Amino acid sequence: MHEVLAGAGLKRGGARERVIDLLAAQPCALSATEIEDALRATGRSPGRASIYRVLDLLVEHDLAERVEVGDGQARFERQHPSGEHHHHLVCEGCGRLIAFDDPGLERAIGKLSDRLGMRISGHDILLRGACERCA
Amino acid sequence: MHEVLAGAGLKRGGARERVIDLLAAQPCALSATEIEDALRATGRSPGRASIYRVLDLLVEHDLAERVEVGDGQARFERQHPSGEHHHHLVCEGCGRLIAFDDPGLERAIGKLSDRLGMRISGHDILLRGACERCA
DNA sequence: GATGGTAATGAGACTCAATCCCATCCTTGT
DNA sequence: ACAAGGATGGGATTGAGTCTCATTACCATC
Repeated sequence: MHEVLAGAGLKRGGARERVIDLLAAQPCALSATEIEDALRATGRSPGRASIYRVLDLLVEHDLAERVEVGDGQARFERQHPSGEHHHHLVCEGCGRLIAFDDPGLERAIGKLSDRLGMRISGHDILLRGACERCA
Repeated sequence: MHEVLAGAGLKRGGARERVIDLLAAQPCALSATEIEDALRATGRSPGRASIYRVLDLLVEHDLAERVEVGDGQARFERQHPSGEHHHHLVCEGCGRLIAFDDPGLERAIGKLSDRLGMRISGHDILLRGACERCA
């Protein structure tokens, strides 16, 4: 990830480094606050402003994806370079986020895009339900 | 809409009356703040707390739908009694919300629900793109 | 039409994620 | 090593949404 940013003419910096490394090691999306807490626990949390700056930067360069669950705070997740993306299911019982992908859904959106005759540049899909633990 | 709430054993009240009437007259989703401003312009805005209470109540009774566009504020839209629901496309140019529905998409989600083997109780879909004006 | 139990309302304090500002520090090309 | 400009951090600020609680309005009942 660092290389992509360097290629865009950006300088390195400790805050960016730490946020990126943390995000790269996560199995699932983290909120800015969770990132701040996790980094504070290591002893060196960047300023809040830097965290948000880094996250915006990553989203801009398609290195991370913003996931909004409707609880009033944005979560961020590493975006895999392969380009394939996935969506999330929020468990209404425990709040857990579960990732999934579905070609059928993507196909349906492709067709829909044609039908509407509008250029669609992206889509967010969020399912609500019960995870196996809570069902 | 009033009848449904009355049937649920709720009493009437001026605040509810005004929020419901405003929402029923809207072509598109409004945020709580927009509702407050619009009502204040008429000279009698309910308290903020009442507005949020009424909106929650409407959503609970399926009389309104919460739409989140990712700008950090929820919007609310009258839900038609027929039960059919629609989704939204946000224009990245002007921010306009455009409603659409698509059976293919609903079908894809139904199949997906089967494949995942989880009970899915709802879904939010948001497309991003350019509206005809902005394209 | 008066009464009382209960829901509805409103004002404002409060929470908390996110943004803004700006002085200072650090990276990088030369 | 140096300077220019991007990166950083702390702290103040914003703004949507929540909470509390005293007061008011609704309505079934008498």
